[in-house]
Order: sequence, then structure tokens, then C-alpha cells
Amino acid sequence: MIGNDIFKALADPTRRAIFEKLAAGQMNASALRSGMEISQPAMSQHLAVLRGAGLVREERQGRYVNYEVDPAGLAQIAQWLSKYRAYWPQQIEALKDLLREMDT
Amino acid sequence: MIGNDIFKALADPTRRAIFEKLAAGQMNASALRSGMEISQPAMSQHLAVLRGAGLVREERQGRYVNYEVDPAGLAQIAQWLSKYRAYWPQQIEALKDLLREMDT
DNA sequence: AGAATACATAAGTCTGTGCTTATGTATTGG
DNA sequence: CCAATACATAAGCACAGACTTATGTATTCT
Repeated sequence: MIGNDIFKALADPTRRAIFEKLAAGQMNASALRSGMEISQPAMSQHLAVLRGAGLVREERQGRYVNYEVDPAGLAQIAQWLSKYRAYWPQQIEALKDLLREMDT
Repeated sequence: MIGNDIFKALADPTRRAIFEKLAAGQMNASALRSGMEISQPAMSQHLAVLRGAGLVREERQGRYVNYEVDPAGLAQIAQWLSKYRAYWPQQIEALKDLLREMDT
């Protein structure tokens, strides 16, 4: 079964924005904050939630903590999605793109 | 962008259970309740949330309301997932299954 | 060593959400 | 037509969660 935390973590728009930023490349917490009107503790708390859900992992580097996307989280979502493949209409283009990318 | 409601709808375990039940086949609200220790209003409210997120659609049939999985909701998730395909490790079996099913 | 930096944690507040009970609205059956 | 059934909606409550301010803990720089 899918972890209860993963959808809860993604339910918050701020957290999705953070995740999206991390998808562009690993980044420390301060870099993530720049351009994102969010306090330092709030960012720290959001990162803790994302980490708890398995969407993100951290690596301490000196006094910085680098965060990066954890594929395990995405895999959990894919696995959940796969349970409902009977309902995927073939004509939806996004799904075809998905397929093509994974095939190569 | 992905609808803000879709992950919020799936963040609730009861709602995921309802969705999973519906994936087995369309069902009316009363049938959904059976075996699910949940009050009638609570079920109605959960269905309204799932419907608002595009995960489920309804069809009135006499005094019954039949609910069924709406592929549009799943497509939204797939589209969101596809943005992070750079992070999908090829060796994750679930993803390969996903791929195979969609290819046929 | 001491100040500054990067981040985490604690505690409190406020809003959102999932439940309840009560009632409303269609639709059907006797 | 009227009672029963299927479902939706309203209002109130209790708890979870996202923020704040304040403080703690490492690490680096001079």
C-alpha cells in the first residue's frame, strides 16, 4: 500500500513548489528559499515533511544541507497509479509522452 | 499546472479507500458505504470532494446516484508525474509494468 | 575563541478539514 | 398521496496542519 504521507505531503502547494524547484537540481535550504517568500523555519518544516514522505533526501555538506529529489517517492506514486491503469484512456497525450520517455 | 485539489483529495485515507472501491466498478453511494463504517453524510461529503477534484464522476439513476472513476483525474496525476521523469530509475519494476500496460 | 552563518526544533496561534446531528430534496413504492 | 428510501446540505465541534516568534545546535571564518 502507498504510504499515507506521500499524498499529504503533496497536498500543500508550497511543498509542491519546493519539490519542483528541487527537480531542477539539488539545492540547499537557503537556496530554495530565495525568491519564495517563506520563512526559514517554515522551509525547514516543509523539507522535513517531504523527507518523511520519501520524496526528498538530504545530505549534510559542512554547514549546508543539500536536498535532492528521492526517486523512491515518485516510484510510490507511479505504483499507486498503476493500480488504475484500466481507466487510462489511450488518447490522453500526456500518458503517451510518459510512455515514450520511459521506453527509451 | 496540476489542480490543487487533486492531491488534497487523495491525502485522506478514507477517500483513497472509496476511490479504490470504485475502481472495481461503478457503484452508488449506499453500496460504497457497505463494509466501510462511515456515516451517510460523511460518504456524501467525501464523494463531493473526489468529484470536485475530477477523480470521480456521478450519474443520477432514479433515486440512486452512480459513481465511477473519472480518468481525467488520473491523467492529471500522470501529467504531474511526467514532469519528473528525469528521476525515474529504470530498474524500478513498477514503472516497467506501468509502461508495458500502456503500450498495449 | 568568538561571532556569524545554516539549519532544526519548540511552543503558540489560527485556519482548514473531517466528523457529527439535524434537516432538506428527489424519487419510488404501496 | 404519503411513507420510505437515497442522497445532499447546513451548522457546529474537535483535531490536524501551516504559520509565527524564539531558541537551540552545528559548522565555518577571522
